Amino acid sequence: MITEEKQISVIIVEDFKLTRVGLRCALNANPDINVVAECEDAIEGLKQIEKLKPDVVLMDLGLPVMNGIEAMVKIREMSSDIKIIALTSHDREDEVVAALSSGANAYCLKDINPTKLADVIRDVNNGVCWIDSVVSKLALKSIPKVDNINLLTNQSSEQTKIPLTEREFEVLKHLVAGKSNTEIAKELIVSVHTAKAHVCSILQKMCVNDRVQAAVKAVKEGIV
Amino acid sequence: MITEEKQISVIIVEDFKLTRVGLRCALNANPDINVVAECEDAIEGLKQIEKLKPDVVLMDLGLPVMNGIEAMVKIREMSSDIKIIALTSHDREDEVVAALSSGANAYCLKDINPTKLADVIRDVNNGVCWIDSVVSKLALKSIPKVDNINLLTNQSSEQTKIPLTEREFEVLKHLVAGKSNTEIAKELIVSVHTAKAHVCSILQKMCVNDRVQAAVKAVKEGIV
DNA sequence: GATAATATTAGCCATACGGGTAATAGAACG
DNA sequence: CGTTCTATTACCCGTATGGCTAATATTATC
Repeated sequence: MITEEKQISVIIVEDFKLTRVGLRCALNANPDINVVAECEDAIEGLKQIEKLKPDVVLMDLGLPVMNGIEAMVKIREMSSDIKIIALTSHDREDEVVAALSSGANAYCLKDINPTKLADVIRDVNNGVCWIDSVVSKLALKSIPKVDNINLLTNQSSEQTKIPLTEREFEVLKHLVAGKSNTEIAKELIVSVHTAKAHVCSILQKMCVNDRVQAAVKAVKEGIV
Repeated sequence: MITEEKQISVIIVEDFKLTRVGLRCALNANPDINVVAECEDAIEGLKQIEKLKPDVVLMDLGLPVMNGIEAMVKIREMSSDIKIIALTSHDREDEVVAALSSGANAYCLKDINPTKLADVIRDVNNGVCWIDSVVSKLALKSIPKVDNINLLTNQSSEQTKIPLTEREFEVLKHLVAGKSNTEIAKELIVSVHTAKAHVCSILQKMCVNDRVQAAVKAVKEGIV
């Protein structure tokens, strides 16, 4: 545990008041965890999350109006750093996969032991992916099978891996976000010439002719 | 934690003797964990696993002769109950995905804190899926995107669905393929003006400013 | 300390792009 | 029959893009 000195700020998004109160009480019993807000729906949740920038969000999936999965997508659009723990009472396979593919870092069932939940919050805050025992098989099953034989035995991955520098990687992220060279330059506080130069090397390294192809390739290969 | 009274039996499969000893010492300091065997290669490991039926296997991935991933596949053939923790010193993406898709229940880097490793062993023994912070993003990324909109929701899908005409859809496909307006025009056997007109309406309907954003959105939402 | 890689800046230039407006023709709907 | 939607074509214009070469500063590596 690295962050022992700093409190982990948590926002709870959950429509049942009783559960909400229960969660807060259970969590605030931990000196290193601080529940900074509770929201009864996703709209309010998104507002609070944007405002308070919590470390961790406890997100119920079965919310009215906007469901938790939609909300998670929106959270991910505003930040990739905020950790999201999907909380649910059921174990539907599609929901598990959808939650994890939509940005959840962890998946807990609501019958989790409060002490354990605190542990999970600490783990997830450190970047760990944690999936409840009841649904872990479902999650692991959804990971695509790869040709194991080729792994670790040769260098096939090095061929497909694109050796972008850190700076180029930054530029690529902006490029995928649809930014123009001028906008990229502004964001990185460099001249347009520099941004252009980076884009050029990205195009060459990725073996594509223009930024559209680069963006599509980056998204498809999950480089972003 | 349910299994407090019963010891968790663990087998270590790891080629470096020093690491092996270190692991055993660290783990045996926990009264609820019992290292029942240590093996320096996968062949020996499989024998011991078959014989001793451990609760948890700590499997190094970079083993000589038979690598850890192949070994995990074989373990899974003999039992789906034995929990496997993949241990490795590197964070190659293909390795992470391969390990998890081949039967690993958890993925740890070797620089893990021994206390934490014991926690993970307990979690994994209970069925939890645990993935190290360094590679959790890679693992989550490999989970296939699903159409979140249709999940648990009712009406929002109509709002996000983009009403492109057939012709516009054709153009969009070419656009995502990285074609320029001129190229699109050629392929569809129309003038460049027409292609441009279609692209313009696509941009408007998709509420984006340029073709890069359109392409990225199309790929991400699986419109292509 | 020399060499190599990376990041930064710059200018030139042909082409591509996107916005705007607008005209024409065919199909669909009532 | 008229309206609406779509597909098509066309023009102008300002800006963006990508290829090219090239210089400098910083950092890493040997």
